[in-house]
Amino acid sequence: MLDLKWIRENPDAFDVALARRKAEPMSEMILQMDEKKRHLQTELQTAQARRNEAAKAIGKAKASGEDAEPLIKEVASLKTSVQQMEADDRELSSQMDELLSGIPNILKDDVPVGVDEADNIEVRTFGSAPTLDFAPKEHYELGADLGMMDFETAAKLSGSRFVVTSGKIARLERALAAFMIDVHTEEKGYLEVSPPVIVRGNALYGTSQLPKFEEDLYKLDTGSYLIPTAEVSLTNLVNDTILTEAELPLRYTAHTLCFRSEAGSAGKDTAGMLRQHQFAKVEMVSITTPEQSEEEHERMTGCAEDILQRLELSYRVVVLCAGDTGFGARKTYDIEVWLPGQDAYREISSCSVCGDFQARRMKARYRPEGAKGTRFVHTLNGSGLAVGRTLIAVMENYQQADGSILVPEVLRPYMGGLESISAET
RNA sequence: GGAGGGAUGGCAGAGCGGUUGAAUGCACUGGUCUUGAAAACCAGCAAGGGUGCAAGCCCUUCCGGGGUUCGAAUCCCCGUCCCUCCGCCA
Repeated sequence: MLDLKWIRENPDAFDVALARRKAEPMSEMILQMDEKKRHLQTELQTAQARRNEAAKAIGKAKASGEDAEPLIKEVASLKTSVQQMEADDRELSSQMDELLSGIPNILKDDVPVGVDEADNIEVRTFGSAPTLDFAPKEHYELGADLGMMDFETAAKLSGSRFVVTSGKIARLERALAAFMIDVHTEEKGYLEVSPPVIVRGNALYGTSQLPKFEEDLYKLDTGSYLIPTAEVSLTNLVNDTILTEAELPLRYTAHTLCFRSEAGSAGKDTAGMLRQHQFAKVEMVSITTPEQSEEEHERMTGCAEDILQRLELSYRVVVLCAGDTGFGARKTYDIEVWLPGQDAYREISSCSVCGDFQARRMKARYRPEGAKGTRFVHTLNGSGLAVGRTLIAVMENYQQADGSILVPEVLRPYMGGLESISAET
């Protein structure tokens, strides 16, 4: 949600910002509506003030035995018009809210121009693709050959875009998640959280998945939803709270399942477990002051990268262009890991800074030290990392000519010392 | 599934028809005291919005909506959420 006051004061900047998102200018319409609302509000408040004044006078008149009848009549007549104006005011406010809640966040100035992922700009790279003296396989071939990855049975159980993993591959995924959480909590200062994966619409509104992207979500018949990312649960931890400056930044991490309907991605990445309806992800969320958020964004991205570096996986960081940046984000770094089987970089993490966009929706504020009042916090979220995709990356990068998979050094303690996964393990 | 209880300021918690935007405590801010700190004492301290250059003035808000009333945090109705007990169940 954008700040109406900011739009009012910077209508041209607002329209420019919309244009970067390929949206039509809206300032004129919004300002008109705002003008109308404020005019009504002023009128309403004048009437309310008079009503309050008269009501008090009635009390006094009655107490002193004077005739209160004319005042009572006046209040009665004011009452209907006040009620009407109140109703109009509510109507206008909810219209305004609806409109504002559908407008995407303002991009930061340094977000590159562009329409889709082809226009994203590489920021840095790490490592290099492993040199294999054989033709690398894709993860699902490797998994099937090991007998530890079964898409057919999953389809029978659950339909397309599901997988059943088993044995050491299942354990490898669990090991990855545990490793990531341990790094974030023990070295990076994140607090481990085990949150609900079922949330109310209100929480999804706060992080701006709702109202615009309901079709991407799984909705239960209780009216609640399965989370598409733990960003929802973690960020909403501060929903409707006023924090003190001293407690910021807050850093949360969680290992959860995520659920996405993948509406609109039919035919995309259908093979393997790259794009599933259900997947595990380790998420990072930071709640900061406005002054801290930019630096925190770099830091968070670094935390995600560190996981890949320790796994000795090659990756590159790209900054998303305007057209590819999500609705609620001001700026996003994607981390793309090298997949030998696909001969391509694929997204494995996405780290976004949202400014006060989500905070305003959630009413998440803090009291600045030495200043009056409250300010909205800034929120950030990033994957650290998508566990399923990390599993893919490990399998493809650590595959051997005989179809076995070496276990990365840092994961061995989590695998009971196992050094290699083969059909026999 | 059955039966009840509740939703008040950052937090806890009074108020149950009339200057109550709201007692009290904690937290927080400033001051006194102190070598410094703590303690103690004094004072201040809700949020959101309108208007104004500003100081200020005004409005709204005691979960949301509607009603009763000259007047509602307080009474009535509807909704949302939370909790307790019983039943069922992991």
